[in-house]
Amino acid sequence: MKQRAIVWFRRDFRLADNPALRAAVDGDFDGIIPVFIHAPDEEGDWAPGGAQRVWQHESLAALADALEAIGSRLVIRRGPTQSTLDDLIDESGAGAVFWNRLYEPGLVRRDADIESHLADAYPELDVRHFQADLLHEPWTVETQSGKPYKVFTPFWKTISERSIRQPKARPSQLPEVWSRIGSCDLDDLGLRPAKEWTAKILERWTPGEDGAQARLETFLEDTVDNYDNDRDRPAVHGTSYLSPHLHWGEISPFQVMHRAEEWLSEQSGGAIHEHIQSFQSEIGWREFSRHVLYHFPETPDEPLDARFKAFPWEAPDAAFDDWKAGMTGIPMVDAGMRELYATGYMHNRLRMTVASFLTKNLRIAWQHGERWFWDTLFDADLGNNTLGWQWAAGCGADAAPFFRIFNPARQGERFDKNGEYVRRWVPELAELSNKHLQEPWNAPDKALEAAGVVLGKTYPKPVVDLKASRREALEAFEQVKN
DNA sequence: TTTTGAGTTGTTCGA
DNA sequence: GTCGAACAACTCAAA
Repeated sequence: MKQRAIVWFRRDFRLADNPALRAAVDGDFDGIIPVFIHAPDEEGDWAPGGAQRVWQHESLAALADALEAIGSRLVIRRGPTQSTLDDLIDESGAGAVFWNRLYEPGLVRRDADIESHLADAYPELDVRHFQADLLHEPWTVETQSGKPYKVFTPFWKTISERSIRQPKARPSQLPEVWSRIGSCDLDDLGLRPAKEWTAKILERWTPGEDGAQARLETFLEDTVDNYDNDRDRPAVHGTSYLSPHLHWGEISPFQVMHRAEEWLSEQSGGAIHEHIQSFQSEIGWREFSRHVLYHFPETPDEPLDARFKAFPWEAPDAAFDDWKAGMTGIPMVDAGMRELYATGYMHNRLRMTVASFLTKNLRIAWQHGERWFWDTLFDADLGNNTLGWQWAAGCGADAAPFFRIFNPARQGERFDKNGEYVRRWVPELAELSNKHLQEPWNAPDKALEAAGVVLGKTYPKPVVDLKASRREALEAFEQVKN
């Protein structure tokens, strides 16, 4: 007798290149039940933050639409996951449960518990899970001495030499879901707060599988040919903007890598090859972040370099609030922080700049910044966020040497030459000339007056002296060096 | 086991 | 204005 299969969607909100779904389709079941189970508390301290949830809502809605378009239906339930799966199995008489693997420490534990529970409770059940979110799973990559990699370059070199599978076909039709299998309403999950900024945030983005595919095509057609240069310029749309799509699994790294290769093979000319390679290595960083997180599961909370546990951090104070609000009086920092709060996104160049400023100039522990990013970024991702903050603080894998302290004004001069980005997000300085825009505290009174700027009134004075705080950070690092 | 080369993204200073 | 060196050693990964 044919049986039904449950496909448990978790963070793989796509129909194409979805191995769990593909296995159900190929398995000749007479029913396939796609289900999403809402159980954020099972992710512990690192349940999706506010901005992530907005995206999650939209992405689930897109997935539900896509399933309906091919004859199926997304079943939405509330957790706990274990009992919910039990209920679904009992209600449907399912003989199989399939899902795609994830690699965050909390989810690895949770999924292992579920798997062993299902094996105990339903000995006949066909339980399978698949590789879908990573090109190379963390336990398949190790150094010659059998240890996890801590340096990106050799890690990427090793996995780049391996082949990756072809993306799996998108099902063109799915069996109808038995009407007796009930679902709750997506709106009842409370993922999308009824706030004005939700709509504003979503202006620039199209969550969902179709949006992800379109984004990749736009990037390849319009942007990648100057990726190496433009990706560092925050005023320019020089990056792929794929991060939230990848985070929610609306597109897989297999699809991205193959499409990039395919696109490259259609081009002529030499330089484009370099740009594509740079782009692909960013996918490599995504792999690396999960590799490090999997092998060092404490790193969202603890520095990988244990010496930094003794670092003399300052307690988060009023300056921390200024940082969050984009009111530090340092134009580049404020521009980045305001972009983040207004749009749920921040250009990578600014992520580094504001992280360096928080950890080195304000000397506030990276965990505080990490938590703020977690709640405000659309694309907040435990692996990337952890790696990024520890890198900036100098305590993580492949971390910047501690003396590499960004000067936000220099960053502005280098990467926002015309001040376009700063003027966009810090309009109260818009009338200042480029010469003074990045360091208004050094501008002559005359220039400030002409631009209508009154420091301390229309725009804050700097919360910290860049030069002195840089020196103090270097001294503080001396203390933990050995 | 020992050695060797190298390590995402910077800034400042002085010639 | 441009350029190279100094900034500090340490750890990683492979030979």
